Amino acid sequence: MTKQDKISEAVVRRLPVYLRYLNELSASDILTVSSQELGARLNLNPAQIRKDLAYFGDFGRKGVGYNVSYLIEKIRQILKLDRPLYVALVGTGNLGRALSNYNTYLKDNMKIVSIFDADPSKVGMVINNLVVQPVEELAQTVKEKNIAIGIITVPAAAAQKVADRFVEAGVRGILNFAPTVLRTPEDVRIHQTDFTADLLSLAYYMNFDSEDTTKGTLEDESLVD
Amino acid sequence: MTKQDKISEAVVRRLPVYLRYLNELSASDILTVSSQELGARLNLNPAQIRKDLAYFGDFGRKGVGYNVSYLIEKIRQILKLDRPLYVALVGTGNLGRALSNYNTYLKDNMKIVSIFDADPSKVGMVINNLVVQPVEELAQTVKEKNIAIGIITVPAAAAQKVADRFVEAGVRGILNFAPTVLRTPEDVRIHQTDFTADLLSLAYYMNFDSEDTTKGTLEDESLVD
DNA sequence: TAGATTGTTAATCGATTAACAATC
DNA sequence: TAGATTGTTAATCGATTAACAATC
Repeated sequence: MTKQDKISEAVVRRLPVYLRYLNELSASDILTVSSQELGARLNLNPAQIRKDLAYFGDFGRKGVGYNVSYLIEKIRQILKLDRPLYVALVGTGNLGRALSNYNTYLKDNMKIVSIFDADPSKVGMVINNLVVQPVEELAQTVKEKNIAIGIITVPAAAAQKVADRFVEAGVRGILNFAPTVLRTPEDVRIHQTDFTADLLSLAYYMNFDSEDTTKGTLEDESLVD
Repeated sequence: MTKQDKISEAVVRRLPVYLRYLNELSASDILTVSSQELGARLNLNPAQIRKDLAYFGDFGRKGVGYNVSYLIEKIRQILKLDRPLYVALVGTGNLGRALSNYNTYLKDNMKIVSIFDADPSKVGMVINNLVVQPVEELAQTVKEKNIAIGIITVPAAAAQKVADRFVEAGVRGILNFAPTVLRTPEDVRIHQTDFTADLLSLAYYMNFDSEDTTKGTLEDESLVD
């Protein structure tokens, strides 16, 4: 009973989280899992998990739960990870190198197949078995290698230009790590990994004992279970 | 007219984005900006921006807009970035090193003051003027240096243990880059930077032209038990 | 069977957007 | 003043949660 209405972004964002934990369960030879158990581990409401999955099909068995490996297979199909997906990365700083080595995507058929940098002194370097190419070659390589996704790990000031190159080259999605809001046509999907914002917004929730009430005694009390 | 009700997470998450762009405007000597202009640049609804800001005070002037430097000052106060905030980082892989060098926080009074690693061969290394310490020293250092926030850039398998150490040491917030859902007490705030999920969920939106209509019908049949 | 758990509808909760009086 | 834009209320939209019949 697949209902391909409009699946909300929030739902799609949770699917990889489910997938990741299901893979762990599978590695531990656990065959079946209930929405209750998934929710407990992932801090999610079990009803939400059932509803999320039900958008895509009847994957569970009443009274039993979900078959782990079957659900893995299904989520991989839904996310379109059951077929090769080629990725290009621009920016060979520490972050770019970190991502190049992240092999998580590999087992999901997602593969970084090209790395670029604007800095001539970086071109020719080998990272993760890939020779760094000049960014000028981006468009041609994207087309040749049928690259669908671009990752941007360049400084904020350079990010929009790189995004423009990706769009021009025909990429369908961009994962942007640069701390800036990119402007792109509607049909190119942008996911922003904004850890600067994550970190700064964390500060908001830090209540400093010293200025709130008396002094630091609060903390000692509230810490213990 | 500050109303300190309950500010939603979504609102708090947008404040650093505003701040970032306001800083850019300030650097370009732009003195005033309207919610209209902000929204156009940041892909947000102007009404939303006005509402977000109005939670914290009357920062704008009718008919004029917002004074850029005044708004910067106010947002920094709201986010509690107007005072020093000390951060510790665990994990000296490429990602950890990338973050150590990210100096964005510095100008916001946020400062990484200690770096740890569980691997003895990494201990003693100097990264960004900081000597890498053994993770066993975490609790003591956190207390000594009054560290409020922990950043985790270790492999997923090791992340929970590090989180436990941070919690035990009295940290108030954690930014977790490891692709796993951490379990912590309610009073410790967790922000998850989940770029694996960002990337995998991006795949969902890639519609492959070649299979769009007729070919894909297989999938609908192969569903139930 | 009896107990467990799904899939789904209805109820609730929360966040975004539209609209406009106030006013600079 | 006339035009512009805020702050805020009301309307809309969307997402989460509760509840339960169906059924394994």
